[in-house]
Amino acid sequence: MLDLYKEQHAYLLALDSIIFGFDGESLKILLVKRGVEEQTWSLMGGWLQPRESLEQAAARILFELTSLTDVYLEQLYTFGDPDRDPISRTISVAYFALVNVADYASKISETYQARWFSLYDLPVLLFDHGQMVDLAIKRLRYKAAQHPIGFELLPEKFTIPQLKKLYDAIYNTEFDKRNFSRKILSTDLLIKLDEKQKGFSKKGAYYYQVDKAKYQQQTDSFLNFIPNPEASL
Amino acid sequence: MLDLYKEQHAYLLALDSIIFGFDGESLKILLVKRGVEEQTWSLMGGWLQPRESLEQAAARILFELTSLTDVYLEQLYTFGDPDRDPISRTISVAYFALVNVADYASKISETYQARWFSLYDLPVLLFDHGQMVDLAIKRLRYKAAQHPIGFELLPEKFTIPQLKKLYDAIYNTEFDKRNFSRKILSTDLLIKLDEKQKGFSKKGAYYYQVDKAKYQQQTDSFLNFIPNPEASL
DNA sequence: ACAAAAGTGTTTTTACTACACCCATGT
DNA sequence: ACATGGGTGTAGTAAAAACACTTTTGT
Repeated sequence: MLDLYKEQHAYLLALDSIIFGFDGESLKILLVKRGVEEQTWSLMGGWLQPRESLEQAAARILFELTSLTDVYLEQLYTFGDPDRDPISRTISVAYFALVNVADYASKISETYQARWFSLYDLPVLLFDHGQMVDLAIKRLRYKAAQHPIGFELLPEKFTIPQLKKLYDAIYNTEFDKRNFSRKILSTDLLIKLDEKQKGFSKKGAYYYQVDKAKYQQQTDSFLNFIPNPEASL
Repeated sequence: MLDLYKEQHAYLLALDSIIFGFDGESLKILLVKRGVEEQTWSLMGGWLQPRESLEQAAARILFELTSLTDVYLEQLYTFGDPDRDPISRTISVAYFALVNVADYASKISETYQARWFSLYDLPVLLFDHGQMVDLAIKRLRYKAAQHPIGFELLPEKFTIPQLKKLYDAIYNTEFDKRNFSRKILSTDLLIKLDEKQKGFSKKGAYYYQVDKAKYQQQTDSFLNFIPNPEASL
């Protein structure tokens, strides 16, 4: 190794994930009680292993807790204040994840004490995890506004009223159902099924599912998206 | 230190900055030839020191090259693929910076071989720095679309036509000057000065400056949507 | 028959786009 | 007096917001 590299300090590298879930009524975050401070709630986290990419590590750690794969995961921000972790200097790359609470429920690991918390009733969190959560909420709002990312939080089949409730929860507001459904359907990303939801309302709402191909395409093109500049300057 | 921490691997932590500048005509990126591979152009970068925050480190490294302080700096993304740096595994936190080329010119460090490159004529870059640049351009476009961030790239006093040229350069397009100035002025962030620019055009364009107080306020509220937590910490 | 939620259409308001002429000044 | 870039206004169009009634079905 070159000298240039040899003299440098090395740092512990952690990954912490803000795991969002939606239970049909409100937005939740999954927190755990872990090793260091058994008293304090914290984000699910773990250490980077030598041959992993950051994203692989975040996915692995999420899997350890939830046994879920193919979860929506996005890098949020990297936190590195010298004293953020009082035990040892650690750089933490925060990710946020969107999971479907129903999928999760069956698979939760018993190794961890984990619980869903409402966004509006969060406990005090370890280290700077509170900041991470605040930032994740902002990012989720930001992202969901431009992009139909919300599907990630719902089951495969869902109804428009369910989707509206999710968006209501994300933005802590109440959308007009007529405008909402017009807008969502205008993306042309939803496929209407013949089946109706039973049990919840008398009339029953039609189920929809995401057109995966189109959704994938939109996700990709979103990454290249150059906002029509005149429109949003 | 707790055992839990002791067994963990540690990693080298680098910071790399995409430094944008505007010379009145086109958008540029500042690149250097540095240590490891003297042949290859790369982003300006350096190592995290033990008592620095990430942002402090990025600012310090930027200062080493440009002698500029109070530069707009925003964390972009963290790159950590196991083989991104073939010499030794290194995690790199990328920042992007907006500097005013005129300020810079006088202060450039001779320690580095540095040169401004047009966005449309970039050389092959070291490691994954090309990816970092691509992402930075997207972020800049994205951000500038919603937010008058462009001011950061101009001198204190600037004219509307100058600002339009900057936005033309960012989006590689040509805005309609009537719509552009209406939109910019509607933000109510610009203060018109009595002075006119001389020498460039016959009529001369009025100088404007940013209303710092309002700009600060807007920046703060804008950060409710954008990944730049430092401001909200 | 009625309660509860689902579904749909129209009007108003607002924001964006496109476009053309006069102005001030240096040569 | 003319050439160069600076500055402004208006009409047409498209998107967003506001708003209320009818439909379905389980009880």
